[in-house]
Amino acid sequence: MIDARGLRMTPVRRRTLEILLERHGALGAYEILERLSADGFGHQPPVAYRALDFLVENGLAHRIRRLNAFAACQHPGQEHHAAFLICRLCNAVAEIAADKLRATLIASSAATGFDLERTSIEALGLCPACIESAPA
Amino acid sequence: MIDARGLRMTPVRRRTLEILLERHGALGAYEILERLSADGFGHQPPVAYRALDFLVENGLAHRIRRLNAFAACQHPGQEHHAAFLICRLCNAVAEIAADKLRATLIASSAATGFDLERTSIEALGLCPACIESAPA
DNA sequence: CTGTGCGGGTTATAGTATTACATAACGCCT
DNA sequence: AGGCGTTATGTAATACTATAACCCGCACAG
Ligand SMILES: [Zn+2]
Ligand SMILES: [Zn+2]
Ligand SMILES: [Zn+2]
Ligand SMILES: [Zn+2]
Repeated sequence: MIDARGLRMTPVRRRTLEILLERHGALGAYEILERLSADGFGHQPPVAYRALDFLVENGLAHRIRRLNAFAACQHPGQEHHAAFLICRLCNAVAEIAADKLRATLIASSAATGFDLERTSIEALGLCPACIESAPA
Repeated sequence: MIDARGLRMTPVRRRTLEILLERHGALGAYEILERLSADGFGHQPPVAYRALDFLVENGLAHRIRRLNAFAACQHPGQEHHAAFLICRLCNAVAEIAADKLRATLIASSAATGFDLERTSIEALGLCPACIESAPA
């Protein structure tokens, strides 16, 4: 059960990804754990965290730090660096391309002698739906 | 004890800021709490969190989400939006200007109808000192 | 004075994440 | 097929981070 890139997409990992995909938005590790354990997988936090770490590590999901949560990648398979737009009302998470932002950031940081490896870019605000339904 | 902008810089708050300034880098809320309580302030988490919230709210400190920690602002008093360069070895935190990045991000998000309010831009990597001392 | 608001103290509890260890499954080589 | 090293899964226990709820006292306005 090893794919072309050497990834082991085991049952827990696959199910975890499915759970993320079923939801438009982000889920906390413990919510995921509930669903996993309901499906017959383990009941302890490491079960969820390990699967999530794997997915994040391999570009199939992203960690949303502001929410202490995880979301399925919306452009999996492509090398990309993402930024996230998080709605403060409904918690919806949109993923937008951040390759350009990242390049700028690398340039700025290089000027200070910093060797940049990973970026995490998140923004908080209102999604179109919530702007619509929550006027002045 | 109210400053020009209506800020109440009380003893706990001032001391909290001093504690952050004493350290080059970020401190967790509980580390700060230890020091505060050693100085005769309260011993319970809300003491630290409230002071930190105040400092962050008023632009005197920043929250570093990747570290679950806080750092004194390196350009206080100026309206600014910052990005943070976090060393994964020594946890040093450098603050760089992100106004331009933010503008780009606002433009991208506006294209999707998202109303962006706050940004959090963090990068992980190696600081100059650690590059020096930890070669191949 | 005296009511009101804010800050700060407390207890308790909620929520998030990791360490450590034991067992099972897999990939690979003979 | 059999054996072995590696990776994955499961468990218990614990560490770490953050918030809720309540009370009191002081500063200040009236
Ligand atoms: Zn993605
Ligand atoms: Zn929304
Ligand atoms: Zn700053
Ligand atoms: Zn460093």
